[in-house]
Amino acid sequence: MNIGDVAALSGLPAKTIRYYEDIGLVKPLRSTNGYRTFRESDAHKLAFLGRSRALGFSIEDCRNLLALYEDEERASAEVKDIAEQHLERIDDKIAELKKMRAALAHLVDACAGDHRPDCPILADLAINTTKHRDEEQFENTA
Amino acid sequence: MNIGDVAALSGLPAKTIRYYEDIGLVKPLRSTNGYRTFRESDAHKLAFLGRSRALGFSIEDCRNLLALYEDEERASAEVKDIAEQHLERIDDKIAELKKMRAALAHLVDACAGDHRPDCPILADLAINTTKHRDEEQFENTA
DNA sequence: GATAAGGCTTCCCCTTGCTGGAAGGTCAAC
DNA sequence: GTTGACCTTCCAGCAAGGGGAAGCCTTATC
Repeated sequence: MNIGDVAALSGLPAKTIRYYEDIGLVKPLRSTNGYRTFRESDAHKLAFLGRSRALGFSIEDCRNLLALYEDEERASAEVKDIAEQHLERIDDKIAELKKMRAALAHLVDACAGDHRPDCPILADLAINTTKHRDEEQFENTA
Repeated sequence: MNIGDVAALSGLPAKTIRYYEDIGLVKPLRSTNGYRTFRESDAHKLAFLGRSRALGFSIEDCRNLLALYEDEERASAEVKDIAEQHLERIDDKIAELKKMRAALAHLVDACAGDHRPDCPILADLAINTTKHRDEEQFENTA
């Protein structure tokens, strides 16, 4: 099948599929007119990649997972290891976002959000900065 | 002061500060030897930017926040609006990561992680392809 | 004065994972 | 024979900088 067919099947944009070929994740055949020709196995791989990416795995993780997927002799421990590391990265990211969220939510709550200029959000972002004290300062040339 | 000094003060790498000048966030002077010369106000802006970025605001958000910060006539509502939109994006991201996390944790738990090749993680990643191929299974597993 | 260390400059490429567009070849239909 | 939908390649670019080269500038020490 052509790239449009496999794009529809896998749910991936054609551009993405070409990119995946570029970086060696899939290796479709070529027909005489130069068009890529995808086998069933290619379609499976692409769907596999789509699912892996949807779980947030990096391209390199996907490459490794795909290799394990195709290796009938793999040890499930190898797969689990990749997944656990990814899980950890996700947890780190969630923790970081939650910290941001907490700080930001606090500021948003404190801000009146009206026509007046007083704003605790800006005040917090400006902590340690002496406001506009330097406006009249002469140039400190080196 | 030179870029190294303001880098130490603001906690931002010199590279980042040059980049911020490139995109017009700060406009340091130049001394005769070609070195950038930062005023107090530049240092304040950079610290402001560092804190805004630490809260996850995009560069464009930062640009707008900085403009509001310098505008004595601003309405706090404008600031709050930017912050609230950002809060929403953070929440979306957290929700997405949590969904990933849940799916992944479930798979990791199900995987023995031993020397055997049987792996529920790979099985799941391959599910859409196999489903499409042989089993037209009902995926309505609640 | 010479030299070495460190700071500063610009320049361009690299990253991640694609996405868009231009310029053009191919194919099926009318 | 001419649309129009596909397909091809290559080039550019996004966020938000990071790395490192090649080359000035400054300061300290001998």
